[in-house]
Amino acid sequence: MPLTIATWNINSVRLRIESVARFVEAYRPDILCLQETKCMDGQFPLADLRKMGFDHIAIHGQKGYHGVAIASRYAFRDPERKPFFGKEDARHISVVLADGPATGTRIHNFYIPAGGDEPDPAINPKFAHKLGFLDEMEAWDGLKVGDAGNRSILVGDLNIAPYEHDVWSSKQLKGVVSHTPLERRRLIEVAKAGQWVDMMRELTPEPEKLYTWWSYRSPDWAAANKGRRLDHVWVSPTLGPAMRGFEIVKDARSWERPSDHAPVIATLDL
DNA sequence: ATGTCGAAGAATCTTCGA
Repeated sequence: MPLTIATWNINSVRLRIESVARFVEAYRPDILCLQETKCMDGQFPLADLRKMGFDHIAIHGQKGYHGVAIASRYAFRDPERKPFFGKEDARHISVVLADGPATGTRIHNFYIPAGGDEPDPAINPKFAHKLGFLDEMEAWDGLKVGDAGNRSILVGDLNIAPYEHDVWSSKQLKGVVSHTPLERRRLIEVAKAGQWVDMMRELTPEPEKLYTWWSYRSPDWAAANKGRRLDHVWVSPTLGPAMRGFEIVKDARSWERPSDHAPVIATLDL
């Protein structure tokens, strides 16, 4: 039985709820994980998502910034909202599927801090936050998924493009936050510590370019194609054999009033 | 390499964060 899971940094779920509906109508994900919902829980458009067929929704929002949500066609249990780096800033939510082909699978949805502009933790507290967040992810037993009985999926905007061909020019971006050598190494170490499989890179190895984000600041983003792979789908080793494919829905980046991120939809066969 | 966005508070622009 196939399971489809999508991840999308929507950059305001209220502003772009029509784009969410358009994506869901076209791609029918079983599970939709959103980041940067940018609203308090009481403002979240629950009714709209229910209309799209998601009967089960877990949200973790706050005013104005960040915010994550998991919308599912299948029931789930044990929702968890973990604070990182001593901050209650709505960057993680997790549930365990209680119905459907992936019953028992834990889903993690992350929004890792962007990290500001200056890649030096001594002078930039946002970069220190990003590195501290990665430290806590690496140390958290909840993300150690190597056991044979463990079925877990981690998705989200991880705000790091770890490999050379995850950016349009590794040389030109080597000093730019999201692709500094330190961040690249640390994200790979976080994945390794939990024994996570980077599904997109497993199915589409380097040197093929993969991007999920194109800056708003590029006047002709599609022609320039100066993208980065900031959005990720990781699976526990047990789910490795179930990986079937994924699609970066680049088309959505050119919809009216778009998010700067494209959705990624992954298919597993369980 | 700093171009564009979005939220929010007090206006019809500014500040912050990305």
